[in-house]
Amino acid sequence: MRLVIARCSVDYAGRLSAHLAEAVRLIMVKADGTFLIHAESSHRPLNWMTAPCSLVVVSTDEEPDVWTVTNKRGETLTITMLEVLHDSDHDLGVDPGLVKDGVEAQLQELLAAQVELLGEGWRLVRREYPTAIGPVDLLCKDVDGVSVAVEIKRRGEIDGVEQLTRYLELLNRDPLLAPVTGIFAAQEIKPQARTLAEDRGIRCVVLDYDVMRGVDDPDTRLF
Amino acid sequence: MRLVIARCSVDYAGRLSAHLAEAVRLIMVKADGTFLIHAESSHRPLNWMTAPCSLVVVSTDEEPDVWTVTNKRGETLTITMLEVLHDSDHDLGVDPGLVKDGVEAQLQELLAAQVELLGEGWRLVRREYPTAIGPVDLLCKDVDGVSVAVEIKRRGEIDGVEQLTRYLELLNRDPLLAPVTGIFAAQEIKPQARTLAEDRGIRCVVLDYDVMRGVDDPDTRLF
DNA sequence: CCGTAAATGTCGTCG
DNA sequence: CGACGACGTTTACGG
Repeated sequence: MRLVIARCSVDYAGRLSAHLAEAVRLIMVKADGTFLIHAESSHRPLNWMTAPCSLVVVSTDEEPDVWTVTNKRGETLTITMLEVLHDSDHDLGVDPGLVKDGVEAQLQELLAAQVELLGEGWRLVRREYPTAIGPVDLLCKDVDGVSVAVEIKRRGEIDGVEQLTRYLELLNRDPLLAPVTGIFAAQEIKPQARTLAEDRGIRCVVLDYDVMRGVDDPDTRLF
Repeated sequence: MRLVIARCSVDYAGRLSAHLAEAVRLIMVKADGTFLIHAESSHRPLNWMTAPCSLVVVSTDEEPDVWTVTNKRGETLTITMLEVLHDSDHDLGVDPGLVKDGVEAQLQELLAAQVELLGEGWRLVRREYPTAIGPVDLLCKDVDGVSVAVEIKRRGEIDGVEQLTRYLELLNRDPLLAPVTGIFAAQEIKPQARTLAEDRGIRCVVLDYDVMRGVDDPDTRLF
């Protein structure tokens, strides 16, 4: 990874046009070819170019160096290097990568294995039940054999209710399934989302990740 | 901006749990307090903490230094500094900021000036036509005087169809306007969005930015 | 490679 | 502070 601190101006031309006036910034060049330009504030880079892309440096006696980074879509990032204040290179090696815990995929997996949390005698028909506009997280049948579509979110917001509503509309057109009711299940459900869901006859269920994981985890099981 | 290259392990506990095994990484500490941890690939940091947040360093003779970064939501980023390979500080000053020349606003402007692209004899009632839940991009009348609400996007996805649907529902409650039909106009329309729109009786129109600009641009005009 | 949904999304603006 | 929409969203996953 190459780290350059330089007084520079930057232009991006691609999906939009953007210009950065002359100032001191960090230019990060990663081993995979990614370019990032950072200032002293904000989480996000001011400008960037994702790999794969190619760098052309134009260097003359009189003019400042100009770096032109181009990708396959024809987008360009042009960096005019007015003054280089620092330039160092570091070999970081390959990163073992991030291990995540608590994302939606795990919630779905856990709930699929414990649909009885939703109701006594319920059973899972399938995960990722397909519809014309995309898969429903879970399709279940309650104890009376009535179909229930379940949308699972980590954070339950209004978009998720809309998503489930679309699925329900489609599923209810299938005479073999109809009537299909809905459950909106999330670790946290925003009041506005709950209001909308209940207004549409969709039941809201708050999931306790630790409890669900505990039931599935032999180490913490009590019996 | 402080740049540290170090062999480290990292844990994040907050909206989810994430763990990074021991490896060499860049730790960037910005003047505003933002922390970013980068590896040799990917545009995005492996881990981060956005300002405002506070840093506590625990340093002992025997154990490696541990940096604990905490924000107001109680999320924590814990960096165990096993070996520091580089540590430098740079004063970048305040950045003049990014100047963007966007596309979306121009699309609305261009289509407003060329509503006849939507249909022969159509006319514009107004841009940003107000409703209780926000303004509709364009309100037009077709050649028969029937109202049409137009939602414009650069990329037409399902959210945009939902947005237009909500507007249409409200506009159709106004007896002076009803019936109001809808047009979903975008440079690119995703199949799923098109399916949903057409299912709801909303017409989809793909906009050609270059052609629309050409008509308006005296330099490229043919007559 | 395209399409779809998730994200510690982030970042504005507006109540 | 929360809701909502835009973003050069980026990223992961499946067909």
